[in-house]
Amino acid sequence: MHETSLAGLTLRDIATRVGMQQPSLYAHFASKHAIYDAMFEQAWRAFLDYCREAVHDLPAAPRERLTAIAERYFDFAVADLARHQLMDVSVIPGFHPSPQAYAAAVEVYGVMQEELRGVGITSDQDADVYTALVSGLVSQQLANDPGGQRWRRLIPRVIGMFADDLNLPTGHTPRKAP
Amino acid sequence: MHETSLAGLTLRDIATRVGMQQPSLYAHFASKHAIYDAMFEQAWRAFLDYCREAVHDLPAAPRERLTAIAERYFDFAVADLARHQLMDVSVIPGFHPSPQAYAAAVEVYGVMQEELRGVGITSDQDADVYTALVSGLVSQQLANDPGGQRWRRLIPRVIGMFADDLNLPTGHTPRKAP
DNA sequence: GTCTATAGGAAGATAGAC
DNA sequence: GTCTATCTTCCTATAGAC
Repeated sequence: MHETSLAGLTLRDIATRVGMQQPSLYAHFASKHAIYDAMFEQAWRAFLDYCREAVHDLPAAPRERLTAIAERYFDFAVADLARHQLMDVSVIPGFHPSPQAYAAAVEVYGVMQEELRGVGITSDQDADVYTALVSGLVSQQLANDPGGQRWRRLIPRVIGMFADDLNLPTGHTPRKAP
Repeated sequence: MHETSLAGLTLRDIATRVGMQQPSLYAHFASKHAIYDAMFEQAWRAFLDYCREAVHDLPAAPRERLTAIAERYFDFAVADLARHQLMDVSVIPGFHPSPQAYAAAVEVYGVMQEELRGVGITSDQDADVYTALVSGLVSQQLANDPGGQRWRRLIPRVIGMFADDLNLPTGHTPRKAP
């Protein structure tokens, strides 16, 4: 899927990729939407694993920790445009994830909330701001500089702004004195 | 287009909408991609007009001005998911805008830059941050609360963070004292 | 479970009358 | 410029042998 675009994905593409003929897919999935649904859930579970596997190596200082999380989030999203579209943008004409698949996304949200609580961010609003900041950098990166680093480099700066706004403690002096 | 999704749009849909039969479209456009191209350009030109028509009524104070611009930007993007996908997300399998159509998007970028210079923001990096902030709110709004206001309400807060980071002057006292 | 064969439909594009 | 009719291609999905 990674190579063609998400909307242009066909069952023959998938079947070829896994070394099958196209009708054989129906022995495993009831419909094309069911395949999208499985991919949706798999993508979110992969993200969950990706988050969890990093959790031990993250810096302890809140500001640096938030930055590291943002960078991981960013890298995962930017690594695969089609996957990102499947997870976060509704581009498939009639597709809505099943409750089971959606549960994986909700679980990620819970992990993220917990992680944010760990650095002292408890309000939903603050969590919303944090996710919006990172997803903005992601969408600009994908839209305007795919494959580049132009927006990725802004992550420390943007998270720094956010941390300043919340008066989070830091090991460094702030970027700009008041 | 507004009602169906962008990727599911067919020539028959378009023709029906404008009261024609599908083949008649070929008297006006060479291909389906040519129609996408025209829509792409039209959307960006519409945004350009939408920006310019507001420019006289914007607040003069930098912080409030940035917020007002962000809210306009946000409202335009959120008003039509399919249009937003056409303008900012690559969802059409083989579609890349022609240089002529793309010029409209570049023109918008110029207007935006000029407007930012007007409030004292001259570096490309700062402009990148500003657009990332707004586009992040847009994508979260569309993905997680379509039709709602949950992320729109965060605009003053987020722009305030940005303005604080740049030490932009304001009419108000800052949200949080250091 | 996998295959070949094919149904059944919808898409983009073309031909040619008016 | 618009129409009807149709071409060609490609899709999802099903049937049925092995």
